[in-house]
Amino acid sequence: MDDQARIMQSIGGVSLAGHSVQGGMTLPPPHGHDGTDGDGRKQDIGDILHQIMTITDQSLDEAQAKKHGLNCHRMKPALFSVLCEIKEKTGLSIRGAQEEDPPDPQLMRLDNMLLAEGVAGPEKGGGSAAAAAAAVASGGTADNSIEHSDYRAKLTQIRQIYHTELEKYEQACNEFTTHVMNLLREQSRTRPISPKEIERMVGIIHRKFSSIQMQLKQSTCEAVMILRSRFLDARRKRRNFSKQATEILNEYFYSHLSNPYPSEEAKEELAKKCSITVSQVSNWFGNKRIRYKKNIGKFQEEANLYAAKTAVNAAQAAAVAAQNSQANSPTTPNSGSSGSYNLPNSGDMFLSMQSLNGDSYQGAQVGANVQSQVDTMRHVISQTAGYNDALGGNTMYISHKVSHFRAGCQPVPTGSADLMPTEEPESVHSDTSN
DNA sequence: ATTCATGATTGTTC
DNA sequence: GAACAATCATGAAT
Repeated sequence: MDDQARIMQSIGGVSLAGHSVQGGMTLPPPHGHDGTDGDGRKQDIGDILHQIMTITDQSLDEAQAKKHGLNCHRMKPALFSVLCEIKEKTGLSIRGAQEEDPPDPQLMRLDNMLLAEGVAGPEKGGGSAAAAAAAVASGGTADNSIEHSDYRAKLTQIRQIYHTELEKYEQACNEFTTHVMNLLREQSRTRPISPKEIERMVGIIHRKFSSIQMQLKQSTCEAVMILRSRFLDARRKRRNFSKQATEILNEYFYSHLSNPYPSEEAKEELAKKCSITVSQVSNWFGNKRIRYKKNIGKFQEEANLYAAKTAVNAAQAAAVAAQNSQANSPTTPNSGSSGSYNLPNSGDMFLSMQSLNGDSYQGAQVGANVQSQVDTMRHVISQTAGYNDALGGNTMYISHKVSHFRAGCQPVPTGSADLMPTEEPESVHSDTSN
């Protein structure tokens, strides 16, 4: 402390040796000691420096009082000028001017992630991109809407916490910055602080706070990741399809028992009807085929049930179609109104024909008139008759795919049955036990 | 608690 | 890449 005071004293002594200083200011004449030598000045300088050096050791009130005293000290402008000069000479004021930090890649990564997860950025209808993506990944159906909303609720919670904390940090940062700026401005009266320096200090504060923010972002990301992984793990959580959906799928399956391989369009149609995804339809058919094949006997009752149901539906459809054929002009296409096609299950039957008999489907499509519908329905009825015939066994149309399916289905292949032409519906009584 | 049913996943085959 | 086969994991019934 004494050393410092001495140094300062000597600096003061040198600088104050009569030459003009910053701002064209000249030293004021020594108060009441006109004509005295440098000893009096030195005394003053020594005194003022001593006060400055010891100010930090004092209590706040004492320091405050001393500060006021220093501000009013007659030597203060001179000392200020000297300090400015020294600072300029030593280049202290320029230091740190180069600090324009490039964007932190880590921070950018976190920001991007939070944005992608829907935590940062604008609120998207209470949900998030991630929630939607996860919903799609897990089927995105009404069946898992519970988990979906659960996930969304938790994500919203995280989002809220994140934003609250972020706001808090920002507020704290601003408050602290303002405080420091005020302090520096205040101090700039007694020691030389350029606006640039204040700016630099603000930058330092912001960097400090942004590092805290980064920690917040990091932990938020972790929380989202944990939530996400938990949610995705729950994908395996099986929810049974609705009874209606199972009904629709079973109807299609048993009415296409000969070739239970829905086309892509049929799958989409079924998916729409059942409010499930196409892949779920594929899964269902995959499971159904294999389970049916493994234990036909077990499914016999179910098959009979759906065969009967299909027959009734087809008959109904045919009746309505016949009625329509009488009511409508034969040349009037029933475009738009869907008519009998929209009858319960008639769509399945229609699709059935599409996959089983391209001709009849094409006919219906091209003709699109009532007569063709009636023909189609007749075809359907004949088909369903086949299913009814199969009450004691399994009716299957043969096709390249079907033969493969049947090979697995029927423990004792009937041999010649596999050679049956695909165009002709053929009832084959299975010799499997029922 | 156990068993069965069923949707989903995974590895393999064609 | 679709389908198969085996398996997992869960829901529902008992």
